[in-house]
Amino acid sequence: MHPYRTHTCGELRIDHVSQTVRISGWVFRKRDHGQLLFIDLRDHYGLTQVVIHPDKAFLEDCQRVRSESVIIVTGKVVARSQDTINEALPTGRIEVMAESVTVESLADPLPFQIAVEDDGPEETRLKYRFLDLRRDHLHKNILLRSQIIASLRRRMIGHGFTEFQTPILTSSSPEGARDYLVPSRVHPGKFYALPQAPQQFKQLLMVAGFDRYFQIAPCFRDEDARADRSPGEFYQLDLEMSYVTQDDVFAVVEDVIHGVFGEFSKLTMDKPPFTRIPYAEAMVKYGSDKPDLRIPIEIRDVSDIFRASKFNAFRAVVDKGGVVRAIPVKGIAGKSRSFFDKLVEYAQSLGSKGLAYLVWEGGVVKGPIVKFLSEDEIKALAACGDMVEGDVMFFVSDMAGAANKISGAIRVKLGADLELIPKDVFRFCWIVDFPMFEYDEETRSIGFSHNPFSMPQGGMKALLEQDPLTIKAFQYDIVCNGVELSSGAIRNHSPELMYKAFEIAGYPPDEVDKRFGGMINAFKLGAPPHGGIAPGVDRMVMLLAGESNIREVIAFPMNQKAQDLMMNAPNTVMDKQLRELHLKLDLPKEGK
RNA sequence: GGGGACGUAGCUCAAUUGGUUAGAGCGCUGCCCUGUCACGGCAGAGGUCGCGGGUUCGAGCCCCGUCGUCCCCGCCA
Repeated sequence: MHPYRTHTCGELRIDHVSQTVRISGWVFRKRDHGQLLFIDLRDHYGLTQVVIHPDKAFLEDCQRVRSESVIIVTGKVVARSQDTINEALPTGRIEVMAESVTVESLADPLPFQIAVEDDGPEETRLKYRFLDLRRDHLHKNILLRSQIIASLRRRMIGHGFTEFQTPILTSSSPEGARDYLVPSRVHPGKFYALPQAPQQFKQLLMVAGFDRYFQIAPCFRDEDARADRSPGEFYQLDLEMSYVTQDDVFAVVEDVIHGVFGEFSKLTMDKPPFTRIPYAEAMVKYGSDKPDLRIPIEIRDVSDIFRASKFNAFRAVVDKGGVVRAIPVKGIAGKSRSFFDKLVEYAQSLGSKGLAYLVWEGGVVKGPIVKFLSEDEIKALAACGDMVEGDVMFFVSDMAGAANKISGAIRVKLGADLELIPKDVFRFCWIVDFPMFEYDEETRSIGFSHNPFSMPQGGMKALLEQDPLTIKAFQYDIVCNGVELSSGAIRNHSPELMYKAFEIAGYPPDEVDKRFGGMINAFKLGAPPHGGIAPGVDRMVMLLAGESNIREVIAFPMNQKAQDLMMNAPNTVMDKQLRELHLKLDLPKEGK
């Protein structure tokens, strides 16, 4: 007989009855009747009830053994009597009558209970992650993650893609996020960087003629965390295709994403082709480039109505080149004063000067700003938002960027607070036509708004003749339920176009050669048109697992401050290691 | 870097308006219990009320500071 098990804890059924078996696992629950002891033995596969009768010498040992100890049980499978069958368990029609028990690993009292889900402060859960992972909920999430990744691989290979590995130790790039740096021992003063994404490598694989690349790619970015963004590292389904248009990329991604979501979720979901929303439209209508289409509220631009208005606060903003945005909401006129007050407070916390609103109630229009508005203006606003009795229209006025952000956040908050978000649906969309360049207030200069390697729409003609801020790129995002799954682009594979685009963004040719020489040189030696995208794996799993926090789908996540509380990373190193790496520390003063 | 919420037993939480010895459930320890499946019963241990300072006759509760965790803004092409 195998030293540990002949069967798993999820395996035994009524047709195993009368067999002598051996199972191993963790003591999940004990029910001690003094002369009779039940142990629910748990392993990865399930739960089996072990019964220990009073004539057994090991009864006392088993009574003493604490939860989560590992034991090996040998015994006979017996059918449970009709009145003791547990229909809730797949193994509930049988039990194992113990004939011998070995305590393999005794557990101390635990910092939190395994049998109680969603229990324990996150700090402790992270420190004892291996315990948290024993709990059914997290255990299932991590399994789901594995299954999703297997399915993604299968689907990508089915579409003719080849999986590659690309370097983890690579060079720092000036664009994008902060890099994680790795000092070189062999080259004093020089550093590797961990890849923010395998962007250049995948493009070089296209130049190398592999046609279709994919990778479940680890990406490293030294930026602060969010609920849907784990600090430090995350995974992307990175893909790139040669000789394709934007539509070709969309077709593949829609098939893979819709397929995988359909495979792992029963929720209803948009069918391909997914709605395509130009960036500019999304920013006005939803105040976001990752709109949650489940929320049935659409923001309107009403700047023109206030352009000649007597309401100075708004007119002045419009005069300065700002905008007024209206958020029409159905049937909430009856909400309490504090509902509106809290919303105003929320708007202010986002940096808004205030939050005006009009209420259509009792056949009249009320609200703090109604006295400043003419009848025609109110009529125009009503028409614009299809306002009827019981409706409310909120107003945000600011420069376009801030107004978008604030109105978008209010739209999302209203959706959540008013419970307007259906929980049983996945709404997908593409955001297309991202601007190629944007004005950076901080540096007072023009920079790339997204990926510098994107192909500008209109090509060289656009770069030469158009106001850079009006040039769009073949740059796109795929969004699901307000979560940005991914950014992608048709790439710029022409050296001339590349130099020109970088010139507009303030990089002279020799700088481009220095930073991106590898890729530019490649493009001078025969480069196929190509494009791709990189959906975030963690976020997909999060959506499919129904989690709102990304740590719930990562086996060993770091906390918000990018610390691994279990492994104690980051940590100091020995002086010898520093010396070998030619590093001297220059630490901030103690205490603040 | 900024804003918000939270911090009471190992865990989840309670503690009236500032008022006696800070409570309950789970877990833990001991005892009882032969059909439970969140078994049940009895008893017990366990607390720097995150930390420091202040106000007060008196602080878990009020004030100031600080630390920690999470959420958000900035940041993340």
